[in-house]
Amino acid sequence: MSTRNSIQFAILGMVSLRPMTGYEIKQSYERGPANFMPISYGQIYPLLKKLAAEGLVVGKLEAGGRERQRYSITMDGRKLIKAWLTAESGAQVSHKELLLKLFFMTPGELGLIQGQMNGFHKEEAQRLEHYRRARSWLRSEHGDNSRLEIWEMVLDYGVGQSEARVRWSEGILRKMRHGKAKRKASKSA
Amino acid sequence: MSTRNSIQFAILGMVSLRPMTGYEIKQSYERGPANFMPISYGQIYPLLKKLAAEGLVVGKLEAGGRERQRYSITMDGRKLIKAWLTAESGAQVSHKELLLKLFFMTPGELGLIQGQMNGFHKEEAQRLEHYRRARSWLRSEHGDNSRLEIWEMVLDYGVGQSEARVRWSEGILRKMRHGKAKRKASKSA
DNA sequence: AATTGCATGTAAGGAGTTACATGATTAA
DNA sequence: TTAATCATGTAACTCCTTACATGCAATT
Repeated sequence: MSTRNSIQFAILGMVSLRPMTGYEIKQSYERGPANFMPISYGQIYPLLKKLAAEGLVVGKLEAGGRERQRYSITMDGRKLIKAWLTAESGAQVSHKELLLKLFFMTPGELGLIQGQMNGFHKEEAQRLEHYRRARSWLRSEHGDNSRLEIWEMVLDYGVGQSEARVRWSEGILRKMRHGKAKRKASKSA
Repeated sequence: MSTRNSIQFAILGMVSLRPMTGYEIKQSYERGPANFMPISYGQIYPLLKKLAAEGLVVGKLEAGGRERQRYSITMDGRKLIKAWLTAESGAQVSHKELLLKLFFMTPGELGLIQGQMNGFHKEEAQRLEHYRRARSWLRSEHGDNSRLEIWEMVLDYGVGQSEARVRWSEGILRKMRHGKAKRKASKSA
């Protein structure tokens, strides 16, 4: 069935910002703000060829001593990205895919992922609740276990990460509502 | 070369806490404080057999209508875990492996991963510095880009996660020093 | 002259998920 | 009796990393 995975959109998204070589795509992920997405040449080069074969990008061999393929996005490629941004497929997208979508959006499109961001927030809130229950279970069931202290340290890690994600997504959702209000206000003005 | 990976220690570690079936191992990771480690039956059952073949665990078929293999750790298995906890292999361990090690330690062994925890803290501090630089680069280079706002949101996610990890590891390191001081005090008392 | 960075790619293998297959036990 | 949970396992497949191979350009 070969469902198109995040990495293909990670590549497609980068060439949608500006025409890029495979090498530059890797640099962008390593050095830029999107460094949450590890990506290797072993994925990039074959996938660029695949995307080119499907007509989503076009490669152009650049002149000069060094061989260099610079890829640009096609209209079909842009359409596919737009569809991907919007798609709400029942299942909650992973945090990586959500960040990836966010990264390739224009501010005007932000509303497209409001539902997905809401889902993310909800899931993290549930995870926190899970941790809260796990902690009281641990304390009641293993109150005498010498390992309890350590297990709570492990739990603390998850809680810290999860709380940060909840705070972040709340901030984004606030901005989304704010943005909508602004657009409405300027429309009615 | 088949270097023994984290998942094998994830399994070995669980049976080191108490004899368990494959099913229980999965439950423990899903429902317990160590739910940072996703693990599937497709990994568990083959690896239990492999560990058994290597003499690190022993399986015992339990009586009763339902077939059920309960695995216990052997002396060799315990030795291997201890060696793994201690091992500092130049390269920084991933956060998952560090958490895994922590999870299977006794409070008395905590000192064994002090170096690795220090490395973790250092790496996260560097990551924060990387983000700080990425932000000022973005602002100077893309101050006029309408996507800047969005890219900073993506950056904020990473910063939030990283700050939480720095705080967590600082807390653990404090506890380690405290624990050492306590042991010293009780020794000299 | 040597090293580092730019640049592209393939092959092999390990890691991990998912779907499938099977069947007992227990609670509603 | 029906659904959920307990319980074990395999096969196929996707995903991804790593090692390898190659060679130019710029810097030291």
